[in-house]
Amino acid sequence: MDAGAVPLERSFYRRDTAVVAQELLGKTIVRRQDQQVLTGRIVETEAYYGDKDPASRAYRGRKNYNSPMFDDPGRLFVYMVHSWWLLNIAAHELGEVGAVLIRALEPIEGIPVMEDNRGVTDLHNLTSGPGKLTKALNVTKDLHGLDVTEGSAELKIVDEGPEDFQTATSHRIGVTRDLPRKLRFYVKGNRFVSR
DNA sequence: AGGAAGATCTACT
DNA sequence: GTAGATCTTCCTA
Repeated sequence: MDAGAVPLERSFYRRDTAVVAQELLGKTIVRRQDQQVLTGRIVETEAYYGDKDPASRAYRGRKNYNSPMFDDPGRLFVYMVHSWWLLNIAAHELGEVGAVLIRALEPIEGIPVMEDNRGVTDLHNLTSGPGKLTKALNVTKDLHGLDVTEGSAELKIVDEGPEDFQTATSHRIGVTRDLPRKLRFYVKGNRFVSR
């Protein structure tokens, strides 16, 4: 993977949140950590909306910490649950509110560095969950608000990966008050999906 | 100022 | 299958 690869442009994220969540499957996350390049394929995502979505962090309106969900798409929204950072990308149509949670990756490059970040060596346990992948890629609040459409960004998303794969949907995981719509998307049969 | 909840993970059984 | 760790944000006083 070329570290200078061109990221997806902002117009990609300026669409309905669930559409973006589905189309992010198969794309590649490129993370620069010092001189190393860590890459992984997105194999599982979830869509979260605004004031109509009780499970969303934006449900109770704009706050300081969730402001990227309200602002221009293509920026990172990073927040913590039970001492694990969770990685989201703001994605919504103009005037709407929403973000896509990255739930699982298939590790491609820089696996030894990810193992070091995680403190585990089992490949299938490295990035197969939303809290696991942030630790593997060294994602913390430092990246909150980062514009992933910038070619020079420390973390970006590029349009590289397989074209030919099947996707499936289900209800979101760990959500107590879910919407009737199925808002989780994953690559069918991929071993790195969280469950 | 303090308590409770949560889009999780690991380590048990 | 379930308990416990651990921390940020929110809610109430």
